[in-house]
Amino acid sequence: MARKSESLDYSNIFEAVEFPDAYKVSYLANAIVFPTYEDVRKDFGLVRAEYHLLLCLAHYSELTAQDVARITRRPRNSISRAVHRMLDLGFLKRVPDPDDARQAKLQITREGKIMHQKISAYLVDREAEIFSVLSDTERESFRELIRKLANFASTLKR
Amino acid sequence: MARKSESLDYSNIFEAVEFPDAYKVSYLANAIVFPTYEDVRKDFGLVRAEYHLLLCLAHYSELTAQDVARITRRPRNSISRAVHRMLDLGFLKRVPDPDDARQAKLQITREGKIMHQKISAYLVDREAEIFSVLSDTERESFRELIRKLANFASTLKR
DNA sequence: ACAAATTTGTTCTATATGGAACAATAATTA
DNA sequence: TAATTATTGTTCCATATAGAACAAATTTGT
Repeated sequence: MARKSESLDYSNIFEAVEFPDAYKVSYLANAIVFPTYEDVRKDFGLVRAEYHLLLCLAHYSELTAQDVARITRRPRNSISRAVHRMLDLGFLKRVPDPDDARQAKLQITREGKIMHQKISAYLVDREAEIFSVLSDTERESFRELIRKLANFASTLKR
Repeated sequence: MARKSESLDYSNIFEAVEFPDAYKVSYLANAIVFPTYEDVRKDFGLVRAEYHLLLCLAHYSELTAQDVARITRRPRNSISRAVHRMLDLGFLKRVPDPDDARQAKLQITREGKIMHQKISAYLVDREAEIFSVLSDTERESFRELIRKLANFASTLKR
């Protein structure tokens, strides 16, 4: 006899749920985004906020911790914790801002850049895998639409 | 003088990042999906796994804890913990499976349904808000594309 | 039929995480 | 200028979470 639960079609809920589009975004987050953060943690030893620091500072030459919190929409204390660990690991350096004693400017180090490139390469592969299910034109459409959604999300108050 | 950081365009990174599409999905997760779980926790007192139980059992009349773990792609122990709390809260009932003593069938109670409807109403509003930035045809495109991606994600091994 | 492997649900443990409160500094307003 | 308000980064604390290991039951393979 076949396992009883084998017959269950788990994807029914994708259409049955009251908020099908948001649900699927959430599902992708659960099925892909968060497992990917887990992979980065396991394979590279950096937690989410730590990797976010690398990512941001690989693309902006100088940011405060607060900037990174805003860019990534993470809580400041998570970023603060992550800054200390990344300094210890030698992936970041920090210089106090002479114009504002409250804050400090963060920069990525050479080692940090190398780590960023390694993690990026992994994430690029993962992106390719996930989006392989779309054709080129579909992918282009998706890119346009997700851009609109992300830009809109970035305007929402926190 | 304007705040120094005010001039920073935080959305640059959307295009600069090496995996722009995946990044934006992740950003939406961080900016919207997870804050939404937070809202549900604050406003309704249920954590993610607890709400997932409600959601699944509102759409399937009978599931095991393992089924829910699979449907939502959450770890079994999170679901297990959530089951006990939801039983205590009276939102679920559980009947041992006479054919398989390892497992038990879960069902949503009347109270659970009411709670589900309240939370759903909130999430439906939130979905509408987020997708208001897309036109009707864009929304239709997005629905098609996210469906493909979610269906593909559901085939990935865990 | 019997041993090995798998499945379910659980507990234990370690850690990631976010909220609240705080001190120091800077900006605003009166 | 003085007083109030806002901002930055931090620590403390409570909690959500995932992995590992486990016992009990079932299924698989020989």
